[in-house]
Amino acid sequence: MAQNDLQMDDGVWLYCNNSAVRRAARQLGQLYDEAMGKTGLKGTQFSLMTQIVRSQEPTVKALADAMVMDLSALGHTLKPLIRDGLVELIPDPKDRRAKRVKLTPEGVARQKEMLGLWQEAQDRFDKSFGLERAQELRQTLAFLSSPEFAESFRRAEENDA
Amino acid sequence: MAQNDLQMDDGVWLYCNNSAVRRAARQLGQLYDEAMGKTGLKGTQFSLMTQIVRSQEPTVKALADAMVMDLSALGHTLKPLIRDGLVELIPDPKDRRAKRVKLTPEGVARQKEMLGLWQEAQDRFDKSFGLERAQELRQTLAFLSSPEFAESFRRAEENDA
DNA sequence: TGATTTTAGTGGTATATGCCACTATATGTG
DNA sequence: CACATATAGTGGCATATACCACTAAAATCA
Repeated sequence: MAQNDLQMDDGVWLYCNNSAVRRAARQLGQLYDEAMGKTGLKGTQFSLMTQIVRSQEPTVKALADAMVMDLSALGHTLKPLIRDGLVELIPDPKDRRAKRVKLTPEGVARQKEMLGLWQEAQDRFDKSFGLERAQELRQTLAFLSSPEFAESFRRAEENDA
Repeated sequence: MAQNDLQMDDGVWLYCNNSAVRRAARQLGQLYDEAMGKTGLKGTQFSLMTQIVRSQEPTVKALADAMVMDLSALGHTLKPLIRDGLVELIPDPKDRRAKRVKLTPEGVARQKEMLGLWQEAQDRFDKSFGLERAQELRQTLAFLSSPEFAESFRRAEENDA
């Protein structure tokens, strides 16, 4: 019976993995943005800047791969940050097609400033959700984000019956 | 040591729950959109239309709540579907502020058409990820999407130390 | 080396999504 | 009933994100 109810009691259709992830993403987005609030930057921007810091001056392409994001989507997403002087693109001398993404000093400062706020949000998440469960969840989500999973999904036979 | 590595081996920063969910959402979005491809509609639109079908002519507000989506965001998201004649808004006679969301006959047809494609994607997901794991995951994500979790997150004390 | 193919970015266009300001309508209060 | 407040939607603006077409530059191959 449990597998049959495509409709849940509260009337929300919970059966689609894609939809479920997006709903959760919307909620977390609001929660984390709230936590970042005063800084004028969004949670997504913090994550992006943090990934930039951790990668050693990645190319736009490498950064897009790390973020599991479309190359051109990343380009668009970077624009506001570049406009506001937090990020800069530096042509790679070895490969003149490529550009390296880097935080400006201002960007570094802002990222550090946000780190504390992020940590608070993270702590509240762990407290509400459970630390171990959170670690497990992130691992699961990382798997869903991996090229291996995408590969596996695309290869999967549709031989239902 | 495990708690200390904010940077993973492959250089992707995996510590942020928010970022992890979004990465997964991007990947699943691509996978499900791919599956919907030929229909000209996105996975998000399918999910939205399906939720509309399952709710009994919900108001825009009720639908927004079900989708864990901002009211105005939902309004924007509905526009292309209304423009293309798949969805219509019908003023509620009892409460003249409210509007009821409904699929047009064309919308119903398209939703049914997509249902098969969605099921294939769903099956491939289950096969790649594991059926039980998938059910568990959806439950977890539903919890993260719940007002209870949001409440709990917002209330959580930031007394780290 | 010259032609072909692949890779990196950019710009256009479209959907997804949020916040804020504003309008209309309903609700509650004195 | 008149006024204050709360609720439902809309429209503007901004970011998030994708696909496609196009340019430039590197890599491959004949």
